[in-house]
Amino acid sequence: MATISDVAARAGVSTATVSRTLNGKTTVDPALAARVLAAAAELGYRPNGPARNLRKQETAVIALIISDVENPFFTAIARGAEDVAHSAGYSVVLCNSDDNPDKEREYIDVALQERMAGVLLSPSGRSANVEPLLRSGTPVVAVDRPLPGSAGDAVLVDSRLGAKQATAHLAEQGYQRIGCITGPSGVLTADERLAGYREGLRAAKRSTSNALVRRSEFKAAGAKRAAYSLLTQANAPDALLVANNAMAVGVLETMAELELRPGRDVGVVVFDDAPWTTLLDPPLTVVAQPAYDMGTVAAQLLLSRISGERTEATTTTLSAHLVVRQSSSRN
Amino acid sequence: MATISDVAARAGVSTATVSRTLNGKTTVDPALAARVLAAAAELGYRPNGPARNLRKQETAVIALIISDVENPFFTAIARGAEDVAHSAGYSVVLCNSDDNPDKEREYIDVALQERMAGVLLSPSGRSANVEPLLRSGTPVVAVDRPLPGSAGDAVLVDSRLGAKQATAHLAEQGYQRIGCITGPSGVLTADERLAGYREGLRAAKRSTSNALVRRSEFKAAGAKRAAYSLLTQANAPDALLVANNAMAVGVLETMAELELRPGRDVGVVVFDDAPWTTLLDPPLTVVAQPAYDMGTVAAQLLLSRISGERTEATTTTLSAHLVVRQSSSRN
DNA sequence: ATGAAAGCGCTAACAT
DNA sequence: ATGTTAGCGCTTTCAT
Repeated sequence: MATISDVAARAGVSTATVSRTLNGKTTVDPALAARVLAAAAELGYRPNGPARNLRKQETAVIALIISDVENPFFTAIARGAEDVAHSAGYSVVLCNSDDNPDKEREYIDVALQERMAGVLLSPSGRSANVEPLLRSGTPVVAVDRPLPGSAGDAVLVDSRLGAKQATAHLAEQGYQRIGCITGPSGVLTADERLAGYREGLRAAKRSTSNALVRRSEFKAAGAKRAAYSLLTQANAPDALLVANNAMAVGVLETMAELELRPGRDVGVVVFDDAPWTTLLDPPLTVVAQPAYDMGTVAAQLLLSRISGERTEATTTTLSAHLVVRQSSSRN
Repeated sequence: MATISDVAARAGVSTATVSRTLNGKTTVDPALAARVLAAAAELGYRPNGPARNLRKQETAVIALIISDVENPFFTAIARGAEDVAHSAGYSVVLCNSDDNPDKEREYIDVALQERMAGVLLSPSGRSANVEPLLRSGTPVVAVDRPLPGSAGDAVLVDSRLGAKQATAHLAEQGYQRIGCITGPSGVLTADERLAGYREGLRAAKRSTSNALVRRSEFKAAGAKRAAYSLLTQANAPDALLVANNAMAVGVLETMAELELRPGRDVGVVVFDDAPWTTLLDPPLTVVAQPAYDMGTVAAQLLLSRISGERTEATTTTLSAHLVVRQSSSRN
């Protein structure tokens, strides 16, 4: 593959001139420039990225470290981030941490080694994995969950408020014993949704018993078991707030097995909208999160940090909104 | 950030010794090695990726160019590819081409510039974008759709057979006028599914009229319109084969609006399984594609090419399988 | 406006 | 077994 020297030789100029014409920093004599362009085209020249990166001490690559792209919520974030990055000339490296601090650390190491320009991170937990990043001065912006130390930029959604509104809505619809299935303790979004649920309960003067709460992984299988345990106990809930979309699948499976109809028998509100939620009978009431926007906003923020913006750390909180459909009403 | 010379100085050895201990190519005196490791740790040394890449003339990065990660089929491919790549020490750069040849070309350019080790590509169309890749000797493996020139490695699924079986199944269930909603002409998977549908029709001696076929983008909106046009015409179909999951959403929306119940009124089989297909009433009969496996197989193949394996081009065809549920039977 | 040359940080001959 | 040294291909002073 042709190098800059090949192009220079062919055009009868120095490598410096080639570099200048191709990068357009300084002005170059039009005649020479034309020769350079022609030579480059003839040779099919493509600048060597690694060489340029080494010389410039910077790369146009960012890492996106999320728990799992197969979760539609993160998929949308990924898409948003990639769109913004791409149009700014950056590439994004996809990293699935599975909420495993060790994997997270591995990916952070890679980002550091490759001198990536920045990282978009949905932190797996309280661990101090991020510290090396910060120490190296690599810009980081947290998505969905804040950085453990809580300093630094973050793009979050107010899921506590979303949960509160959802719970209040359920109460308003006449449900009396509202339960909640949320994620693991320590995962901020899980805890926030639970907190919002409790706030909603208090505001609506409904009973707030731990017997109505279950935790599991943010996955269908765990939620399915949790729903079963909740719905078959004495004094079972007559409504459920479910903390994410994958969990909803499990919960609805259990309900089908128990022949409990959403809405009529057990009111249901779930986090995250999805195309298929309207196809169910009854259609699902959801708390929709602006996932794609989180991706774009986070990427924009990261890019501005990369380009040296030095204002103080910001945390942008987008709002979730309740989309009322029929799974949260009795008829 | 510390360089290899800093480490060498601190350990009182040459940079070559540092490089050797850290990469473990040749054996190094244990005493020296210990000093090197200590020095590296104290300085928080991390090898400079771009420098190493430049020197070695290779990178541990592959590009994954797909039409859209938000499509769950591609999401699963992405996840599979990333898992394999990661455990082999490679990173994957996510590229959404939106089936747009121009974007595809941009991403291929980036891959070339950055001297990525290989590319996993789901080609957007017939265009000759791939040619530069091939010319540069960059390993490429096609996923889901073969490379336009049809040479080269590919990991596909036999969606023609899947479509044929699905159609035959529908016929067996007693449906008479079986229709098909597929993707744009020229997109191989769309054409193959249509071909399989026709084969199935012929095998079952059912009428095979173009009036029962519609094409649209592989998206919900287009499919929704297509379904409407199909189902409201004279001699409307009494069953439908739908070529992907996103389209299924549109089709089912139309059916709901027209108060047509899947199975009883119009038999339905759709491509791609998804967690929610069992939650519908009736549960959807699907042609399940092994998307995650396609990702892993393709990545493995790519990695073997990268490491210099020079056997002839292979095309691996995985099979789709029909999962019969209730949307394809009358009762 | 252009060229010569240094050097980014690393690995791999080559020499010892 | 270890050190010396030459580059990988590029950008960017520094001269001219």
